[in-house]
Amino acid sequence: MSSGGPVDNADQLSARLTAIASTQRMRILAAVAAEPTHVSELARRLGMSRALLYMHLQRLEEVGFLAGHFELSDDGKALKIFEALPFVIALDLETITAALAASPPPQETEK
Amino acid sequence: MSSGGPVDNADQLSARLTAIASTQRMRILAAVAAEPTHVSELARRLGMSRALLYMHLQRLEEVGFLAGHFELSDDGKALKIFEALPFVIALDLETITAALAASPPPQETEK
DNA sequence: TTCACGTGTCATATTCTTCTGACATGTGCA
DNA sequence: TGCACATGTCAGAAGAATATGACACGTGAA
Repeated sequence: MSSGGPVDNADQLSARLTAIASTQRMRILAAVAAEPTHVSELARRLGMSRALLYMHLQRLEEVGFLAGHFELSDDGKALKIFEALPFVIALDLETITAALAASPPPQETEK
Repeated sequence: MSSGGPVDNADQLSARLTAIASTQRMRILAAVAAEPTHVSELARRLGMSRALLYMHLQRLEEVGFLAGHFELSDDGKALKIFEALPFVIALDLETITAALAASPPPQETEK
């Protein structure tokens, strides 16, 4: 599960938030959540190049917001279909403090 | 209140998430949450230049994670003190879909 | 064989964020 | 007067994210 639990460290949390903090990627995620879609079709619907879409998809997949798998179309083409994974992230001061506490200290430049 | 309610549009949500998605800014926010601090002192504690810190503080203040005000120190210096504002952001597929729905459509290239 | 459609990747722009090192300004105190 | 410490801002370097267009490859159908 990708729930953003209390064990995330700051870097992980940051990675997930950065991934979701882009309207471009929000749109991708929403589109795929509404209906699992293969890459080329998705690129057409969202009006962006495949190369770019791949970058975004990878970013979203890396942090567990969506997952891709292969499927054969009716006419035998291998399609890479992405689908959204459910998640919940509760974000507040505590979460952030906890995430920092669970992180390798950012080198205390001990003079 | 800066609760990240259901009326946020995608750009606002994105702005808040981007602001909080930086470990650097997380650290600033956590430090200020632990204890309201003036800028120079904060820069010293976090080991970063004031110029840079200002940039981060501004970013955090813009989206309502913290607020600054002036205060006179014992020896009469004007200090700009920042303090953290409480917030809760609940992030899931619904939130994002709603945010996108509440947004000006990203130019539907109507051929 | 050629076309249409799919996958995946690369080198290259372009643009945005982050960061540094100055500078100008003001106040209290020795 | 000069030092220590504060605020605020700017130009420009350095680095990271975003975006494009072209390439290589594979498969089914006309």
